[in-house]
Amino acid sequence: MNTPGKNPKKHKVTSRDVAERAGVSRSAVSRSFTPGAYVSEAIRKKVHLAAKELGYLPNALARSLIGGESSLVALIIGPMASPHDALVIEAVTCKLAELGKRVLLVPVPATRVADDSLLEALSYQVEAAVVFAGTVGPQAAERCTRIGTRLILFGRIVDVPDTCCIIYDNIAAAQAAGRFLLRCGHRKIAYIGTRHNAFSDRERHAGLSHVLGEAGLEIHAFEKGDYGHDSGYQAALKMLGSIDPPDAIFSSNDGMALGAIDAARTLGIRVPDDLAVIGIDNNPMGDWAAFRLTSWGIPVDDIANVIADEIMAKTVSDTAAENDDSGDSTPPAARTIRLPLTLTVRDSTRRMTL
Amino acid sequence: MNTPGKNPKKHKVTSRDVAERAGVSRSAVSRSFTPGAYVSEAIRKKVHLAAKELGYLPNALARSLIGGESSLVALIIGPMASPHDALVIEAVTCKLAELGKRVLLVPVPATRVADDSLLEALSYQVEAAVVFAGTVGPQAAERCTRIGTRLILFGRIVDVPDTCCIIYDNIAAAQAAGRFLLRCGHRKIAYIGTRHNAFSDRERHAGLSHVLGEAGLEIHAFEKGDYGHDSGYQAALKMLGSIDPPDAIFSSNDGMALGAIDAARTLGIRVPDDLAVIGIDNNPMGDWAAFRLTSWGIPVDDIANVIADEIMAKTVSDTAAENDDSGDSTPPAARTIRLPLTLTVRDSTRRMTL
DNA sequence: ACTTGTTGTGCACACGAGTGCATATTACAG
DNA sequence: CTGTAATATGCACTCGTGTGCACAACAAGT
Repeated sequence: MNTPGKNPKKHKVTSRDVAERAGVSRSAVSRSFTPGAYVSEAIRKKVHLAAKELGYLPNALARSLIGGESSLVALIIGPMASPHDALVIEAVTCKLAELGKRVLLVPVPATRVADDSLLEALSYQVEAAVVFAGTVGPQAAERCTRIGTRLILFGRIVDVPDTCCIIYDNIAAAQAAGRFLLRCGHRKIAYIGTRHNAFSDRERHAGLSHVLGEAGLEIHAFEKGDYGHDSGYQAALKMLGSIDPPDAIFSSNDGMALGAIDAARTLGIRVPDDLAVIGIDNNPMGDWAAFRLTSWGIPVDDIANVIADEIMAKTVSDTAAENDDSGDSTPPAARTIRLPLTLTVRDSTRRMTL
Repeated sequence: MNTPGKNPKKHKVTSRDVAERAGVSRSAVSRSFTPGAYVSEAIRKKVHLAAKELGYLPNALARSLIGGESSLVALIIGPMASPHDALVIEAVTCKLAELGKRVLLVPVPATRVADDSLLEALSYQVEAAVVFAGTVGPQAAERCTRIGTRLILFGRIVDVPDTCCIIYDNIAAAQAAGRFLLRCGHRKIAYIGTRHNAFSDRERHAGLSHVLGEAGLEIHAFEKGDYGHDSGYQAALKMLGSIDPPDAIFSSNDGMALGAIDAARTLGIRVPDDLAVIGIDNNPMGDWAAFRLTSWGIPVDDIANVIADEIMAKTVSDTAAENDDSGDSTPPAARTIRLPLTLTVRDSTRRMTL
């Protein structure tokens, strides 16, 4: 109707188009879409009508250019994210969506160094970045701090100011798992860790080792996997096929624990009678009839909430810092949040012998 | 060194800062970071040095504002994405990263209507959107077309020009699955579908029904789930507990098929002797020792490649359309790509009786 | 030495939207 | 009817970057 001859094929409709159609200035259009702005109800209605007719959609990129608020949060994920990671990512994404944030998904390449991925995210002006995979160097982390982008590490540690590290309370969980297995009567307790030399993994290993040491024992066998089912399967096959097989396996995550159960199944070893298995994550799969895995974990929604709180806290401290310009009142130090894990006992461990 | 008194705390370093530091104009900086641009090697080096010292990172948002290329691709995902979807999303993300694209992850709310999520993505100037969950209305789809954003639907159909629908070859797979089960000697073949009335599901139901009809049979039992393990478990429990239980179950996806196997396990029903189970997706979990699920599927990398090809094809046709302005030479119609599935026979079905 | 040509650099505008400030418009009181 | 206040609107600048165009600098040719 407006320009009948010229078919508006590829032309993106901008606020200028809406202004023209509504017979007002571009400013009025902008104000009509800004909640607290100064516009008469009449114009606002006219503008909204015109916008609807033209199919106008504000350009979020341009908006964030001026306002400085991109509403973007980067999630740095690994190419081999475990099924549990997928659940956490999903939960975080939904939570952030509720809070009006958008998620930029950035994979870390096979090099397992997240620094480049992080910079890539930074170029998109993300307000925060959550690292689920790969290692991040101090200089890259510090860069985030300087720009004011909140950096959150999940399951790994970097000691840089204004960085938040969220990890499971690995030591406590590993110790408790060890004591639990000891109370069940096990003495030959094996551990399946990861070959990526991850921080969490070292803590879990140390925790288990410590508790066994108190009982005059040590870790009976030690294999490394890659968090996947198959690697747990292979590790357990190797252990169980040895001359002196373990009678309990503590696995660094559920995926490998399920693999261990499957390995026992393949070898005809009964779980939990001949072999106990404990995992970490409390993945839904552990509840399946085929496994009934005893596991330490925390609901993914709780994890998502903690992460989301940390992201939003950043925004708050940002505005707070704008309000009081009293220098560096509280230099936000590196903070470590340890998530407490609870034990869900199922059928992959036998009842405690009192 | 430049402004010693003023600590550059929150100040984001822009191309202007780099220009000042290197003693050149801002244009020179921009050109130094543009591959084909017209700069002397001397200046380029000076600029890159200054940029490195200052930690300059080009603002991708501002860049896409002028260039029109945001390099963003939206993935619209459901809150209850199946583990298989997670694998596909991961594969697509990695593939797109290789191709220089960034992924915006947008969840569809519980309403299961993806239109709003789609618009949200559109406001971020995404070059393409891939819908994995929820329904998308024709008007929202057409809107994508008008802006020039490629819309790709996975596992669902919308008949709008310039839209690409990628679906499994459900009918062929369901028919082949039916014939396979018949040849194995089964006559009481049940189907577990989904209660979301999904397009794929209807095709699978129809395909199975057709083949059984040819043999003078019909679907022995029909239950609906939500793609999750537990819903398959419940559905199978109900079927297997009935007066006339099925001797084979064809499930609309692997997750529910695994649930069915677990249900049989709980009831003490032997698989495959007393019950055959076939799934769709050929999820890695199906290969685990606990299940050994026979399943129809296609490698996730193949899926990712098809999706990525479709996205990149859009970019090509875009530039092509710029080259020849000969009107609407080839109006890109709605296209449907049917991915062929292949059967992986494992131990959840018995050997064919010749 | 003057012209012609080549190469590199900077000015100024563009993208799309938000917002301070000045002004046009209206309402109201005196 | 006039002066003042209050309210609504538009102009013009801003964000950070890419790029066409004009021009400067310099090399080479006659």
